[in-house]
Amino acid sequence: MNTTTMQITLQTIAEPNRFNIVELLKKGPRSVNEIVMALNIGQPQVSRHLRILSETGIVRSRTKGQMRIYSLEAQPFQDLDAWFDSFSVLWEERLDNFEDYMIDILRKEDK
Amino acid sequence: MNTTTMQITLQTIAEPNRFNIVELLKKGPRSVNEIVMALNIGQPQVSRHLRILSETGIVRSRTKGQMRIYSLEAQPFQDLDAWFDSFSVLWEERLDNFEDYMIDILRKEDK
DNA sequence: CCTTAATATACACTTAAACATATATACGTG
DNA sequence: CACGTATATATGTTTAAGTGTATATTAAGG
Repeated sequence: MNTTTMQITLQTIAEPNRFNIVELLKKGPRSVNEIVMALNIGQPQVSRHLRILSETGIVRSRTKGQMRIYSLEAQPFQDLDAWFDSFSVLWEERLDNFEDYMIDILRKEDK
Repeated sequence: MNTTTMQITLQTIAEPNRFNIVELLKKGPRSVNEIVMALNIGQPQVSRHLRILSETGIVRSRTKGQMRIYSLEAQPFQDLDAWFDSFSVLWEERLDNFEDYMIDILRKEDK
């Protein structure tokens, strides 16, 4: 759950096509061909994106005959889920952060 | 909460320096100079990243004299938090997705 | 084995985006 | 209004990453 790993995960799934692959795989495992047909890019591109997703541990693949079935791994999403949870202070806190900041600035100016 | 907007938010905060800015601002509002000193990049770069963060609605700025104080907006993070919550099926579900998929495949082969 | 289907890799090309540097703007203060 | 501080913008350059096309690999079936 270190931030470097999370940052890499973030960068990886931020790419539009990989984002779409992730959204598709959320519904369940899919073969490469199924992914190709769902997206609007070529097969080599899909394979390449799957490799990147695989190398960062976001997906895994299992072999079923001549097909490879890709599915999402839980861990990276669990980490990101936890990270985004930590931002809940933004909408849960009553007091205005900006005011806090101003008070702090003024205090420093005083001395 | 449409996925296109979220995708843009994702892409925006995935960039390493902007990721760092976001992590810093999570602690509270900061002036541009404070951000420059916290990060290891030049002032023009910080201003540029802040502009991008601003244009995508991730931060807002308020003017305090000659300084501009940047702070995080809640909405984009709320959206992403909700999105990542939706992945909890990955670690909450008992049954193995792969097995499901296989059963489905076999069913199709039957007919 | 030979062929086909499914998937992966190699490579040249293009482009988006970050960076460094220089310069502009805006505001406060004497 | 002149000067310093804080921040923003403009521009040329570099580089990372996606794309398209061609080709390689792997497995199944006759």
